[in-house]
Amino acid sequence: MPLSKAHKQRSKEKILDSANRLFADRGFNKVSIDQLMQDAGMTRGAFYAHFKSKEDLYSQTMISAATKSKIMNCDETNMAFYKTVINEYLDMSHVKQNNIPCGLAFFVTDVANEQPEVRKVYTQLFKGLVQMLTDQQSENNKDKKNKKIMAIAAMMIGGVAVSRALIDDNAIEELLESCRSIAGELVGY
Amino acid sequence: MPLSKAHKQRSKEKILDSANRLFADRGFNKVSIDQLMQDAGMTRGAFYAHFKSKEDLYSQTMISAATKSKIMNCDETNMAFYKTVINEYLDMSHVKQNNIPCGLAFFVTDVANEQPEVRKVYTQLFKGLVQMLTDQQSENNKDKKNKKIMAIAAMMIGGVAVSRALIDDNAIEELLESCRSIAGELVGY
DNA sequence: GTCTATACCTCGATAGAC
DNA sequence: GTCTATCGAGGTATAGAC
Repeated sequence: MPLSKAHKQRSKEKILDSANRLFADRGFNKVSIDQLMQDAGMTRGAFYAHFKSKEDLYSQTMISAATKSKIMNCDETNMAFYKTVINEYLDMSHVKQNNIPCGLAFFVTDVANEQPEVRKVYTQLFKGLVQMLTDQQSENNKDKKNKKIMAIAAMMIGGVAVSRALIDDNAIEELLESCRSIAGELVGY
Repeated sequence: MPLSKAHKQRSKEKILDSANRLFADRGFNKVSIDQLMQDAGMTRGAFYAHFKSKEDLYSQTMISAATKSKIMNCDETNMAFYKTVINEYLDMSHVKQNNIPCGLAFFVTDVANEQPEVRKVYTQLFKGLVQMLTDQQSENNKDKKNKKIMAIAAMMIGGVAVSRALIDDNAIEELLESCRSIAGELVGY
């Protein structure tokens, strides 16, 4: 038996991973705590040893996903950075995936209908994405470029979110390709 | 007492209007049929005289909203059309409004988590928006412009959807202004 | 920390009176 | 068409044993 503190942390990670997958697949409101804990290999009562409420879980799940996401850990720079981020984000495999997807796109409406605490977290994560995109830009004409960055962020999130609502795979591919193409053009490659 | 057919139609319209407002405010899953019918001035039992299930209501609500929306009834042409649509859509009053907003933005995640029938309706409405934007473009270089149109649609929907999740009004204004500015640039005014 | 058991509530949907 | 009454299912959260 490991130290109880490490044990607890591992249990919590398992819950968060399950939450990410199930929330991405069904949305916040269609996953019960019972289903979540079964998926994580525990029972319902244990949930409250880690989270004070389901709403608390929403916040922590989004934070956990953001720190693990591929896009937040891209180690390229300049144009290669933009190219990689844009192409991997606006991709069918991201849309269809429910493992650790981008919560900004997958949970956008769910968050809008939640309490301020959850929306604060979303706001922080969105600002983090914008900051990350901003960091790679060159120095000249920053004001104009900041507008482009924000518009690209909206396009990326919107492109993925809409794709997930569409039922026609051809339409999804066309939408994603359009967003990739125009986003690349805006960023200048 | 009016003809029962007209009476029924008026009741249904009231239910659909309430549904639009409440769904926009709270999301599909946080509005019960009981609350909906109370808002519409009827009781729960009457619901099933108009809709075969709650899922059926989702579809009909989105269709009803689309036909009534300002954006779908814009009677301007060419650049004036784009200017009006982009500026009115990507506006704080649209984000904060919950009267008859654009379901493509307000319900995007809710729809993604619903059954195929609802997603089919969403897909049709999205294609309708794209078609409407396409109709106003000039003839030359259509292929490139189609990509722009789809990217703009994603940016508009994403911009509004993300804005609704953010809790910081300054950030929302900055995001909306960025999207308006870049969308206008893409469309060429 | 995790388990079982349970309190208490709200949901979607149906049945039958008017 | 709309009402009231009610069913069965499933929700969050808590209490207490281990």
